[in-house]
Amino acid sequence: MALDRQRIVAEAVALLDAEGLDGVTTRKLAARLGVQSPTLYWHVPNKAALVTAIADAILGQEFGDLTPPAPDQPWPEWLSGLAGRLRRALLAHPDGARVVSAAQLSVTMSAISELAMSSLVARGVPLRQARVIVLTVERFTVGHVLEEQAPRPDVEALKGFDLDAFTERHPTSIAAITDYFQAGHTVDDLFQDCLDVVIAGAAAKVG
Amino acid sequence: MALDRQRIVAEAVALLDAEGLDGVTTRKLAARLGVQSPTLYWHVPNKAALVTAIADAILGQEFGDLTPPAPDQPWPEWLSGLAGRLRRALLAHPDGARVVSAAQLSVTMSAISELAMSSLVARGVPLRQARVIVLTVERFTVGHVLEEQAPRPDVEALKGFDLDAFTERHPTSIAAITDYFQAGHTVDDLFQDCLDVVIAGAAAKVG
DNA sequence: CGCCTCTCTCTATCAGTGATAGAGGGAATC
DNA sequence: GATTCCCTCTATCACTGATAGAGAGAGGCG
Repeated sequence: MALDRQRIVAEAVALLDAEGLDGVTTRKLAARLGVQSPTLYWHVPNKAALVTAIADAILGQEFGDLTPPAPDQPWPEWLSGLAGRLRRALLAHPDGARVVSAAQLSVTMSAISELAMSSLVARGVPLRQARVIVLTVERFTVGHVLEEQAPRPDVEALKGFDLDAFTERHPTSIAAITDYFQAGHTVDDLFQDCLDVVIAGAAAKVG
Repeated sequence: MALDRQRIVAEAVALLDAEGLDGVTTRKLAARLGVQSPTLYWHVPNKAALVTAIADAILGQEFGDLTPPAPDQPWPEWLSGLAGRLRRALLAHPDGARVVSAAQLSVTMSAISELAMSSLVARGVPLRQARVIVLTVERFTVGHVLEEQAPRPDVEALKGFDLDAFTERHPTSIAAITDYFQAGHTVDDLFQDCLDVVIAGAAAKVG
């Protein structure tokens, strides 16, 4: 099978899935493709470009079809769904949020922003507000998933960790977490609850 | 001068300021401290712990004094100020947002969350909502500054970049950016505008 | 005093990283 | 048949985080 940029990126995503972002090295990637690592540099200028390409591939999987809101759908609802899909895209691969946040000028991300801003403008939202709202939603979503995908602290770091002392110092945080999950809520609910705050703010600012 | 953890971290922050996160290597750091690199490993278990310590130092510089809202200050206003200070802390050093987002369990960040949640609860905000609101504000802020500090795409990546084609494909985005800055607004204004959306949503959800 | 232990720093080294220089094979073109 | 261009190779570079293990020096203690 011929080696080309597309096959490299596809295999890079597979490697990301298998080993996470830190496992995506030029050597491992080359080995999977049955090739020596310098060969990759003929197709891809450097690793940063590879990461950007991976980010685009990840986003492309979820946003292959970019559709504006249906005529009868309110924009806050549509925008909320868009953010949900963005989160799903990021969660679909290990370190997805890190990959996308490390990407330099992802064309797919740009397309998402453009569609979102123009859709809001088409609904009568002033241009400036449309931009502010879309950026807010996007950056919140990436920030949120980044935290969701943060690695559990390793055992070394937990060695000197005193849970009782932490609970004593952070009673409200601990109570809030306990309360939230005891009520049967999931991490998906938490994202949705946070997103609802942002969307409510957007609707309030416009309306 | 004796070498101890505190001095290592202080010098690591100085190195971060000089060369960015990618420039913070154990060898460069050791050289600055007049020591060989393995020596650092007697004081710090590994690099991840070092990064976490740097994050705490960065946050500690801005949040040395953690004060709850004044009795007459509405919580949305106070929370907005807190987010502004968080942003200032992150912007005060190159890659500040990357450092903090890479940190594993920063005690300063935990303290900020605890203070914020408990302050909201003290104002009558239900525990569950207080957590949702604080997490939303924090994650938005980190996500936002992460984007603000993203490196300008290198020349290599811009070689095949066609600005005209981009403008054609993303008319709304380009118009929005042009419009925003032509109106005399700055990146600080943009953050504040976005933050206002989040805070407005928080106030709306509670009120 | 002599010894010993504990703290800290050292040298030497490992496996692995992104990246470049430059040789060369093989197919297409002149 | 010669040449050119595309693509992959070998060899190597400078550098990374990390570990093993030697040893210097200070302090306590018989």
